Amino acid sequence: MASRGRGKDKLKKSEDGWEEWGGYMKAKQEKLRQQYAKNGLKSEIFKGISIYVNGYTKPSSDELKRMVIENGGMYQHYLYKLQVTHIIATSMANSKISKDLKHMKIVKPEWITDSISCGKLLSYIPYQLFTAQSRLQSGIGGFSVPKSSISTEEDSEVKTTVSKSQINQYRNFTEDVEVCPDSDLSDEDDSILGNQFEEGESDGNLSDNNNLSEMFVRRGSEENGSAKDNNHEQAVKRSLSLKKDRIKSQYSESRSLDQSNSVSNLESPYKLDPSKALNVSNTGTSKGHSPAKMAKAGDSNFLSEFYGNSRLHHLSTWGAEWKAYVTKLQSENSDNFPGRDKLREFHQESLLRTGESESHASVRGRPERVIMHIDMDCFFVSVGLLDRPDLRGKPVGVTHSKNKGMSAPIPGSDPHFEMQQWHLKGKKKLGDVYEKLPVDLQSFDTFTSMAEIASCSYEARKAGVKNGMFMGPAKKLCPELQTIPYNFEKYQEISTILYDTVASYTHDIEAVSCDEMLVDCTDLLSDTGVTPLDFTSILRQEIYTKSGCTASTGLGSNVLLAKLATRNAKPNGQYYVESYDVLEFIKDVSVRDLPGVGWSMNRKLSNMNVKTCGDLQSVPLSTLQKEFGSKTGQSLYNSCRGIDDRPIKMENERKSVSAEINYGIRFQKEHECVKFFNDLSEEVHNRLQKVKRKGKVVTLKLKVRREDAPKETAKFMGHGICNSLSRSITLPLATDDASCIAKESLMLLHALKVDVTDLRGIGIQVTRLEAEAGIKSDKSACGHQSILNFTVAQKTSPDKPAGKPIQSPNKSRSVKTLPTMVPKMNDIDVFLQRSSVQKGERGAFKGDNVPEIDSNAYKDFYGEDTEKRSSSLSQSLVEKHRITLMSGHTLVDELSRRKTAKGFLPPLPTLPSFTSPESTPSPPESGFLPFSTRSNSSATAICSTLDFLPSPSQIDQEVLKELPPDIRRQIEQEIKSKQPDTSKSSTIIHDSQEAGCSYWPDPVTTDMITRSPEDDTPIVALPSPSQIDLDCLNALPKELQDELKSAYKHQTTQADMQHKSPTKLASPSKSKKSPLFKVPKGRATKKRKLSPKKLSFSNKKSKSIEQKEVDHDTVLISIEDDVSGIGPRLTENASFDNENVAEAQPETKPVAEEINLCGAVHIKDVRNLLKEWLNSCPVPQEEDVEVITNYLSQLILDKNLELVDLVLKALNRYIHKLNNNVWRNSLRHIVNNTQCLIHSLHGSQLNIQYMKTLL
DNA sequence: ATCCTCCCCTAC
DNA sequence: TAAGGTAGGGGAGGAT
Ligand SMILES: Nc1ccn([C@H]2C[C@H](O)[C@@H](COP(=O)(O)OP(=O)(O)OP(=O)(O)O)O2)c(=O)n1
Ligand SMILES: [Mg+2]
Ligand SMILES: [Mg+2]
Repeated sequence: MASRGRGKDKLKKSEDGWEEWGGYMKAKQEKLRQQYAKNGLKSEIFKGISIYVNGYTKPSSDELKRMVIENGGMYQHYLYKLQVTHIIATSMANSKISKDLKHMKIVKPEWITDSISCGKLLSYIPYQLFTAQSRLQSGIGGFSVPKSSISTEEDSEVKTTVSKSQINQYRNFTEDVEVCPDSDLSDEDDSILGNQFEEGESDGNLSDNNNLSEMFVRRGSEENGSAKDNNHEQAVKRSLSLKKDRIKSQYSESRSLDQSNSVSNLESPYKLDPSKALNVSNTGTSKGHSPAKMAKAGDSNFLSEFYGNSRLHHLSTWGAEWKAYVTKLQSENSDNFPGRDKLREFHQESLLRTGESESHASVRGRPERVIMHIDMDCFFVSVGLLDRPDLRGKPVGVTHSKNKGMSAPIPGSDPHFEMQQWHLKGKKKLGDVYEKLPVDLQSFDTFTSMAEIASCSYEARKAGVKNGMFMGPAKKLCPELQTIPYNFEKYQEISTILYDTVASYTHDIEAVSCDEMLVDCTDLLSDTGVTPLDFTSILRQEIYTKSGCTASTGLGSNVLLAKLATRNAKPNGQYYVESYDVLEFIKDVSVRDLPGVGWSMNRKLSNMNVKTCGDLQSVPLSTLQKEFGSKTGQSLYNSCRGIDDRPIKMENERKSVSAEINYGIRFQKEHECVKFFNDLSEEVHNRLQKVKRKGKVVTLKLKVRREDAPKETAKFMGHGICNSLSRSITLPLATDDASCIAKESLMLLHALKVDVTDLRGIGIQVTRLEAEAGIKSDKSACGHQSILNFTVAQKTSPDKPAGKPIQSPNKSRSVKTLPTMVPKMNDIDVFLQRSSVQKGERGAFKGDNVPEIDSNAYKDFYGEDTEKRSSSLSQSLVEKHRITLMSGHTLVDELSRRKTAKGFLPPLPTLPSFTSPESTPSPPESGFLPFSTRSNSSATAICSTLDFLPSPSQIDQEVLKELPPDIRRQIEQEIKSKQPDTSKSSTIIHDSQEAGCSYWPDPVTTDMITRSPEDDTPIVALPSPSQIDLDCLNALPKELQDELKSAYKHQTTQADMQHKSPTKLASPSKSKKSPLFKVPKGRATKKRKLSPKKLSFSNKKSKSIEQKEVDHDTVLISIEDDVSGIGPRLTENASFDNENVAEAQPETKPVAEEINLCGAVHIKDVRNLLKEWLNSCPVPQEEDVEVITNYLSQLILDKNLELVDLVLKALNRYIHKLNNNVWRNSLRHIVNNTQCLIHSLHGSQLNIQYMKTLL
């Protein structure tokens, strides 16, 4: 407000003469006059263009005037900044330029002549007398080139030159050969909005048609009901003229400072790669090598090579940088916003024009926030087209693909297979074709390129092409699609312009990405008095003027509305969703457009028959929460009503730092893998240092080729169809040390037991970040602390029972980790082995053992013997621990899979520095003890131990003595709750959730409807079971046919049974809780693991899982028993349990028995049983499978579908972990049987989308 | 109840 | 050929 007065003054002052109202009117009249001449127009190439000719030009000014007017443009005799869109000049004194005109479009006359000869309006950018780049250079240079890129400035200049020459060539070429498509950026605007413009203009003031005003005005007027169109135009123009000077100055100033600091340093080192700078194709390095070359295995340059070419890496890096930049702006708390002066001036003008007084609405009442979302239009394409005006108006995509979407299929790959898998997951990479057709193999026949299109022009979008789509399918959708290469440096430059421009108005920004941000305009608007749409018009114009790229903006009272508005505004437009109009506006918005609703959720909603926000509004909150979870449900509920409380996040604190690569991973040898881990760890280390953080938790994320996926992927060097796994470990102290991270990561890799040749993706993430502060503490995590712990452990252990001392302090994590002090791996191993062998219990070792094993593995990696090892880490591990294995490889598995190695082992020094073999353990810090550190310390300890502490024999003995008790405890605990992980758990169905979904009929009970919205194929309830069954069978794969048949039989039987004797079991729906069976439960959980054999549920031996027919007998019997309530449960129980079940069984029988699995009734117990079973049996026993199947069948008959769902989920989760095909097949078998039965009985199936990939 | 791990999902 | 990264929200299941 205060500034308003000032604005007036300025108006008067302005030199262009534009300031006078009279001048404005005059210009307007002139414009109209010229328009009359339209009748004789040769074309409308220059529609919206208004030129001013400065000085001597090659085609004379008169000539230019004629050319422009004849082709729909305007000519200004005076330099009315607000009116003139382009200044035509052949040369211009620097002095002149520097001041007022820097931000004007100063263009060479060739722009006019070329455009005419081309028949289209070409982008003025290549014809600029002074390129935007050169003007901005100082600022940008500081920013982008921070470090490694040595030559930023130099390069940029060079680059500019190069690009120009290229452009020229191109231009010429196009002229000769093709007709230029349409327009440059400004033209685009016109073309896109042109019609609308007309309307807007009708208002009256619009007389000025410069493209600028057009762009902004029309949009504003159309879309926004509130703002005044007139204001927009003028605002825009004025802002332009006024701003330029100031903007510039401040630009350079603030830029260098702010950016250099915050942004620049964050930059990704890989940008520099010369190759990428000019995409043209320096790729020499990357290219031309054998496929193996790319493999990261050996390449020392792999990381930089990959990251330098990864658009997503750049995107992420930039996003983080801008967030940090904004955080910094906020912290500076500056109130210097040079851009606002322009707004104030504009506002003053508008007041003058309208005759309104200040007290205007803008001032008083803006009770609610005004949030703006701004996003560059097809960003990469827009930037890329600056150098390729000839492609404007054409469908264009940015991609690495150099051919036209064709590529030689990769020999061992199976594109069809992958396509099917994608279909299951529903990705859009293949385009609509993919989504619509079950499998469209044909699309691959002609266009096979799997290069992704980062961004495509709106022309391409009309044909169905989307960002992220593969080139092949895109070509199929749009054969004329043109491609342009990446130009990462340029994206950075334009991005900088965007951020700097916005930051000149306000720092209330939330960086979303390099081409997008959220801005809280509330303060800015009240301060300057401009209306939201005026501001936006001015801003967009300014950005366009500076960058040559268009942006679209959305305005609303919250983030959600602002984003939706932007979507509505694109391309090159703006839109304000006024509060009173929210419901009307949002009613028809597709739910898919809601932020947070992606492919998956959209499908779930779609299955619920919810397509639009209006549809969604009719779904009760409770249903949404049941279906999607508490928060997600609430969020959906609010979003579809236009409600969004999310604040703009201007300060950003990093919560994690990671580096991952899921491309080009093909290891042949372990040492390659180890090297990669070291390199990646180094990368993480560098990133941590950049943000000055250290972290306590290291997480390893892997993508592992799915067993049924071909070794060669359809996409060159892609990851193909994979399972994803992750494992984390908590360190005692935060670290950013590369070697520590590498060690821990390798340990985790070991724990995951993956064959390195099947690795397809690797990521290392560090979380629980802390400020870098403590200098010394850093390294410690691995080494120092470990040592401390170690020492303590030793001491303590002798004195105290192993684990207690440790336990006491914190319990932060797994208590289990006993403080045990096992110094060496060897010892531990021995110990473990002994115990295992002797006792025959594998369970006993689980928790603690893990570390040791890992450590061994670790040794292997680092040790010289590496070569010995088989490719698979797990194998090597196994080899070492044969003895252990004998007891059951379950043991190994369990150990390995234990969450991070929490082990009891005392933390040992990881760092080499500590290596002294004798290293006596330093006293552990009390803080560290097992608890808090447990996982870490243990892991670390292990590593260090192995490496550096060769032989503490003494320790070992002690350890052995002490460990047992602890181990036992741990084991017991662990047994109870092993953590299952499912790579794909889905969830959807959960128990009641589905039931909750009102959309589906619940055949059975209310609770468990099987289908969740997720299901792709909504299942229609089929009344007649028999028919259904048949269908099911038919539909199923041949493999399963047999099984299904048998299953079918069972079903029938069961059904019969059911009829005969309805289950009167306990609770109508779920029997789980009956007290009777508690016994079994307890047992199961508590007992440590059974020996593998014991675990097997049934005594039967031998049949391979697959085919054995289901024994009628067994099934029947079990069923009968259950039904009748008499029988002891499954046959297997008896066998099973020696330990567990046996006891329980007897009791069970009584009266209402509950359906159980070897005595386990509660889901918890069932899970534990399943875990043990899976862990103990490398290969599933057919009998066991049958037992499970029978159990599930009973549950189904009991209508306890909820439990069925839970059991299946648990199985899926555990088996996923195993990563074992045989088990997978068994699960498939079980699931098929179950689904068939359910279908026959209820007419629908469980929604098991979560295990779809498995099936 | 709350935290932790391991996932999935989403966004650019 | 192709460069399928990365941060954060959130949910399920488990431990406490
Ligand atoms: N799957 C994707 C999505 C985006 N991007 C990159 C290229 C885009 O140009 C940029 C910005 O993403 P936007 O979602 O803003 O998409 P565009 O700017 O391309 O188009 P528009 O914003 O006009 O819809 O991010 C990418 O590489 N891969
Ligand atoms: Mg964009
Ligand atoms: Mg964007």
